[in-house]
Amino acid sequence: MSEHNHHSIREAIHRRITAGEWPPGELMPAEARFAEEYGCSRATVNRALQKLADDGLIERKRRAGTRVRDVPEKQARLRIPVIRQEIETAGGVYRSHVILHEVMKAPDFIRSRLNLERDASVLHLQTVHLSDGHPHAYEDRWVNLEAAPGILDAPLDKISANEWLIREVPYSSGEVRFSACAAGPREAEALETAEGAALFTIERATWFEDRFITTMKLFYRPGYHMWAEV
Amino acid sequence: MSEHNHHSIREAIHRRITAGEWPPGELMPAEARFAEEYGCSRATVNRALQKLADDGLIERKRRAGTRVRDVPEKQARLRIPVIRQEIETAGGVYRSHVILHEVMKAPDFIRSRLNLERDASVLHLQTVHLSDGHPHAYEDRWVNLEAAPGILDAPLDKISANEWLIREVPYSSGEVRFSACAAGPREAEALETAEGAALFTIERATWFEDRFITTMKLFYRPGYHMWAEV
DNA sequence: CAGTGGTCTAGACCACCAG
DNA sequence: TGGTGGTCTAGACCACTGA
Repeated sequence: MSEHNHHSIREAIHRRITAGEWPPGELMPAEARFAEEYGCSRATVNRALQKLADDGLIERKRRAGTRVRDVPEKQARLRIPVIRQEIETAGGVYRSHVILHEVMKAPDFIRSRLNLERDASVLHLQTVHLSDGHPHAYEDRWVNLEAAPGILDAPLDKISANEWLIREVPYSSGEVRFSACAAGPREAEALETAEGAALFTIERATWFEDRFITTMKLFYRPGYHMWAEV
Repeated sequence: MSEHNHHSIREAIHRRITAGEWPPGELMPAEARFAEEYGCSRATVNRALQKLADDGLIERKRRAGTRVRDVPEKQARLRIPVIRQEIETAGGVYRSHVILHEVMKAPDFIRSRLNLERDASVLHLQTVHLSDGHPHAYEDRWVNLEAAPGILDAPLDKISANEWLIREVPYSSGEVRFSACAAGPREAEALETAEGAALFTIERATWFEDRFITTMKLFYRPGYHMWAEV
């Protein structure tokens, strides 16, 4: 057995890339070549190179070979928090307060965003998430009642809509948007901050096989930040 | 040959998870069992399950087997943009304007952040990034001159410090922080917006094997957002 | 057309750790 | 201590695509 595993080979090649052995755009050796050089099988080299490609350092194409990217595509893997966990991990006591719970015909802008038919019913929810009694985030959510009718019977005073949906409704994919916005009157009141304060916001939409489930906008208290390693 | 590849097997198992076949925390079948069921080799199943674990849907432990996570760890893979590319991809013409370029002894808060010795020299840079002549983002950057002395000779009017550093200085890791903040006088002037406007900000620090290279804070014009699939 | 990466297989050994 | 996942190997076939 060689002393090289796919980890060490990946690291070795990574070092050679950062050391500039292959300038950006230049062809790198083929997998078989590396396998020979490191005394391992081609599959092991393949695994190492696939990870480097996945991390955005190199580009690989059949027949065309492997090249170092001109500008490495920096990526961060963000863990999107479940608010209750986030608060409890930080040592706080979580509580939430539902300030609006209304079943209604979907307004147009939600109809188009959730791809709903005319006269579709939705649940409109507004919730304040509290840490040790202080506002942590304010959530404005719309739920497609066709996709998740059971939510009307959910004990939303005990479990947040987010957690209930994660548990009860299968989802397949979603999208997320991060931005900053100034607090409007409602956000300011809910978060006990001044109107116009700069709030970090997360918008999310999730669906299951072409059927939209829910869309949500979360306004965090001033000073909040998300962190990730790169 | 079976018609199953690791993609289709991953999707199949993913569907069975979302359908609730194995409640959270419950033991899933072993790799060998899946291999038998899908008529493929264990290695193929392994690859599918590793991806699901990587995506945060399941947890795997030797001997202990594979289990569905209680709350799936939602993750988003964010592509951190190189500003020039971001602007050009959107069809704009990129230009940048260096408004401060100063070599100085590192102030204390930077010394501690970059882990520098006393009397270390740093380069302080402030840059406005323009799209079609309009301010897109404002950057405040500190560079450790021990780690990247060559930057003093770099044509920073032609290539941004970020791109120069990516090209010329090997890095190994970094961290990134997303937040919202209110525009101060400098940010407001640079971005041609009002003081107090809500700005989306990205802070980054990068280093190479325990040696800090640079730290930077980027303030985006109001209305900017980052997007990702989940 | 030929050489690349993408993938699968069957078999093997090992590290880990719950029972 | 036995069963699990983690990993490697040697060989094979295929899809793609540049020359």
